[in-house]
Amino acid sequence: MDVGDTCDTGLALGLNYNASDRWSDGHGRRETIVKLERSSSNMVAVEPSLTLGLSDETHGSTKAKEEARVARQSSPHSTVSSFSDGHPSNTNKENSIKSEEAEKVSFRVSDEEEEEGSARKKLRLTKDQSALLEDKFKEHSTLNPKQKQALAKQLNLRPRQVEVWFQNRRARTKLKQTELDCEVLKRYCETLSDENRRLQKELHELRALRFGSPLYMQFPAAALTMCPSCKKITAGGEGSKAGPFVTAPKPHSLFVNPFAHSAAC
DNA sequence: AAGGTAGTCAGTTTTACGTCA
DNA sequence: GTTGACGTAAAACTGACTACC
Repeated sequence: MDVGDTCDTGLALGLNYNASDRWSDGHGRRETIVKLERSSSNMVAVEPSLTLGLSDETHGSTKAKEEARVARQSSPHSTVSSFSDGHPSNTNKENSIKSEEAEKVSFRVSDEEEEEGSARKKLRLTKDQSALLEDKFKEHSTLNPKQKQALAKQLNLRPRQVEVWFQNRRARTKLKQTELDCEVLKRYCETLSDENRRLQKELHELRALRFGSPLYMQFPAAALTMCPSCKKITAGGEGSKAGPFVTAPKPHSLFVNPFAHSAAC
């Protein structure tokens, strides 16, 4: 068993998402949605690395650039023309939109109408739009139709755009979590490698120590076995349950599998 | 049971934008 | 200063799947 063996132990990268019933659509339909956050506190821990929108830090955009970008969005096909006056209303955030109003929302164009006869145009969300979407996402990672309508109206977007944004946002969250899990597994694999090297060395030393010792005659090397889980070296074979030649067991707490505990011992 | 509808997801494509030579 | 190639982020699309009626 070498270091390579240690890493090739069938470790599987797994994501444990809990399905939960977040909302009902009012028709009695049970909506099982993927709960992206394993826990609310964990979610918070993940959040800082998730950046959406065009922050100055990540994109180096200046206010002027942002304004220019917003201005470009005010093309006739833009769906955010109301934001192009340089006053993307923060008051929108404070608007409480009643569901009845949301049902009456009429958008300038429908999805079909807009797509008709024109190449698809990609919208760039403004900072305010992104911020509000982020806020809503923190509250709920999915939206019911009324929430979607209301948010779309609040943002002056089409419901479909809000829906797509939430889909993509959930996907990015999941991807980020997968990357984090991958990092944890990498570190765990490195720890296993180190521990394996240390144990190999220790075993080598013990064997060298045994050589010339009366105990060596008592336990031929082939009769010694090492438990893969607790690292105890015992005399193998029948009737060896209380073998006298035992190394100091390694404290398990030093060596915590982040995903599972071995039941070998 | 079969068909329709609506919602989500994974995977992919397309587009906008920043960087750099 | 500008231009074009390139890479990346994210908006949008597609098809599969599932639950419900």
